[in-house]
Amino acid sequence: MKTAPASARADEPRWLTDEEQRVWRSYIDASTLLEDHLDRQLQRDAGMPHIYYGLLVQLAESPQRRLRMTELAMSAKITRSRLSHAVARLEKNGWVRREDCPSDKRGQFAVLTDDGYEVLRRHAPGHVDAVRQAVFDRLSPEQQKSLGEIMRIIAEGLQPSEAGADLPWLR
Amino acid sequence: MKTAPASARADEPRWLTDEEQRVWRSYIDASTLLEDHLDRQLQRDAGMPHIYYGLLVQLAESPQRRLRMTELAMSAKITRSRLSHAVARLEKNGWVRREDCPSDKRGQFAVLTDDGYEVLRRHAPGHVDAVRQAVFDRLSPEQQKSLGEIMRIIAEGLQPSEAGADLPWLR
DNA sequence: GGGTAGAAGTTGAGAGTTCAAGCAAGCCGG
DNA sequence: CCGGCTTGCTTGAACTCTCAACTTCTACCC
Repeated sequence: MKTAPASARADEPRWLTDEEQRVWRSYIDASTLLEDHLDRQLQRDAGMPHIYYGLLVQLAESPQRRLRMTELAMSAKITRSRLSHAVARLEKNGWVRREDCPSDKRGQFAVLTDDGYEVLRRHAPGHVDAVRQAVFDRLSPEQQKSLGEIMRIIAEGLQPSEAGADLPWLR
Repeated sequence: MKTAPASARADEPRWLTDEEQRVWRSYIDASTLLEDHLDRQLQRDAGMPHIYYGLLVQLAESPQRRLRMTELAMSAKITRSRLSHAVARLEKNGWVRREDCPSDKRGQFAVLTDDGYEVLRRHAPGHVDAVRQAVFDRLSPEQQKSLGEIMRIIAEGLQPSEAGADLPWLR
């Protein structure tokens, strides 16, 4: 029953070596624990999950404290749908407000409100502490640098579209 | 109103430096994209999210292809509640079965069924490919080693309980 | 101008996660 | 052997996320 290979994969799958498996398991464990830890910390202190907090931060850093929905979704690396739901919730909290885009009637801005800014101001120190304690305080400067490089590489590889991706004929 | 400091934090919050912020942002971006990518890959190919797949793998690697609920939850770094829901779903798929523990009537084993094993066997190659393409193929051997060490450190720091944690009087 | 493909954003249903509460069984001091 | 503490696991409700429509508007083409 092997006359016609069912998939395009060449032959034997390239399994992970034992060492690769250990690395991968460490990654899964750490990222699961870390996400959980930060979600809990922010949910408890600021009343929202980590990703929502990240949205407020992005807005706070943007000119006029506002961003088009699609831009915000891209910079947070989430789908527009997910963002739509998230902004709806943040709007209910009074931390974000929607505004129509004058130049494109389909467009919406998500705007950080004063209340939203205030929440951020109040809870940023606690969150920074949590990140420090979980990550930076435990790593040497070399490890921090290394982590940055590694994660940048991985993110680049997965980015749905990045500089030049709209020019596919250049490879 | 500052006679009694409300928290244990000394005074000024220690903000992240610009470089630390870049590292952290890279981490958030990469881990968000990667989780998403693997969830989608496994949902599409195997019909379950990444974490469920991980549960099946843990069971497959365990003696008798079975594990007590609490042990499985700990090794997957999730809460018992979450595991309970997850196993309920996997049971509906026929990939896992529950069995009573004879020595402790409160206890339950989660047992990987033959169907569950088969699903794993069929989809492991595709998943390994996805992990390779997203991570290992992009990193040098030194970076892989480094990633393993860094993630091990972070996981250690967040582990709710680890070797010696049941001896708190030793610090 | 009218047709149409694509982009921006939303929606609803179903699946997954969290949190607090709950039940049953084991553990133990008296 | 009984009362209370703890452990193992489950449950339901509220919340979040995904996926596939769907609406509205823009851009392009002729």
